Amino acid sequence: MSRIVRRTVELSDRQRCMMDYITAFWRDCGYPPSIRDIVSGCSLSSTSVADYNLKILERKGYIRRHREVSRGISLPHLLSADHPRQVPVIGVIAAGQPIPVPDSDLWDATSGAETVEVPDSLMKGHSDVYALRVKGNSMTDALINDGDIVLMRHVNSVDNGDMAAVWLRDEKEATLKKFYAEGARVRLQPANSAMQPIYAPAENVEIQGRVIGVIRRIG
Amino acid sequence: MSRIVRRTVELSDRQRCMMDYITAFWRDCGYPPSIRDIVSGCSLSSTSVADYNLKILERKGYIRRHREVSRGISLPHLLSADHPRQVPVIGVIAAGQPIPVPDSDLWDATSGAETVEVPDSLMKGHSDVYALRVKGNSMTDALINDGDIVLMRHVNSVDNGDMAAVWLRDEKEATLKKFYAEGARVRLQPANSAMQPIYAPAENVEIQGRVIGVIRRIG
DNA sequence: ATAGTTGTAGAACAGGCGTTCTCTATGTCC
DNA sequence: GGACATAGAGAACGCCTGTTCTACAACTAT
Repeated sequence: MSRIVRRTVELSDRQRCMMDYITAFWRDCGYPPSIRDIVSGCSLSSTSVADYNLKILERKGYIRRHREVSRGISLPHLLSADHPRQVPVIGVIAAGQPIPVPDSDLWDATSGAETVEVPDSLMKGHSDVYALRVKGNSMTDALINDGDIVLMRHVNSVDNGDMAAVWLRDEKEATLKKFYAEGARVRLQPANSAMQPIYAPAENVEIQGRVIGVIRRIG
Repeated sequence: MSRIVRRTVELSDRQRCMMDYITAFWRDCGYPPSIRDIVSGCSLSSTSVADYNLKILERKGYIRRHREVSRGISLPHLLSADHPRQVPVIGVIAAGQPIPVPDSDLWDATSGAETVEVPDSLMKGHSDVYALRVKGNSMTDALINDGDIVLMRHVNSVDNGDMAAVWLRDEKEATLKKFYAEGARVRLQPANSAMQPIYAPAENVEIQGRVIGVIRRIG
């Protein structure tokens, strides 16, 4: 007769407490707890109890342990989801005002510049990403609102159809448009299909960067 | 005579190597490296060299160290930024189609539903947040594009001026508009000021949720 | 009752790991 | 040259920490 195997992923009170403690410790300290940290944090009586239950937590997939390594406890869901990238907001884009070009040495972690937290799904592994805050309503034809954050990649050239931040030399104006090279001239197509495109001579447009995302906070 | 103090935040090659190694180690292993890990990873000759440069890295704000704690190295920018919340994408919003109401028990971490990673700055600590994927171009008057992710809070009532997802009973249509109660009728104002508002009797509109953010991925 | 499983206790071991002390080499400023 | 700050090398100390071994109680199946 076959036996019914309880294949539970439920946790005992003690294991739940340990998971909570590990998560909290990580959040508060920035590094994993040792077994003895867990012992005192969860009022356990012995390191062997902690080890015993940690083995169970690992078997159930709640944690990952690394043998013979002090504090070798990692949380898979923090590991798999890439950490959010802090992206610098290096300036403001608005009609009639220039965009400061990102100085690659200035906007690292230590710089005091404002940053926004960006989901990795928007970054796709690229590191040369910066952000601009949109001022004014001049971008509504690109479905971009006052106060939005636009995510940019610093590129020198773009493909046809890419949304890009372009600087119009003569007009001294920056705008976000879809870019199409058409021989000697450039067609700048608003994202909103109801709007008409702008045409400009190629030497009048300067690519500032390619738009890879928009983040809008409301209320 | 006063001395000119070089207050540099620049790193030597060795320190840059160590930062890169620490970051990579963390990403790969899920826990911090020990000093001796860094020694071998960066081909240093002694633990004292690692310690010496780690002290500098801490003084410059690149890392945080915790005394007498093994692997007590944490990265401030990973610590300060709250971990991104995984928000469930519970459905699609498009003209002429209903929005499924979020079932609070279904969309926790264990549910297999699609989720998006959302910066905490958009959530502001709220937990009753879900997301909808926008299908079609019917929302362009709200500056929302096909494929965008709209972040919603599950509320039963909204204040005047809030952007909300509203369900129009008679028209059997969902749309995103600014909401204004005007006596027995409701004015639904597109976010785009160039567009005209819609008026509807109050009993014909049903609040599905309040929009708190928009995320758009491009290219 | 006996054997097996699960959960808990306590202690000891051995290597991991941060710290620190001494020594050396290289510049810089006067 | 001499004083001083910076940077690195090597080794030793001693606590930290994961692991493991033994023992014990409670429960279950046969």
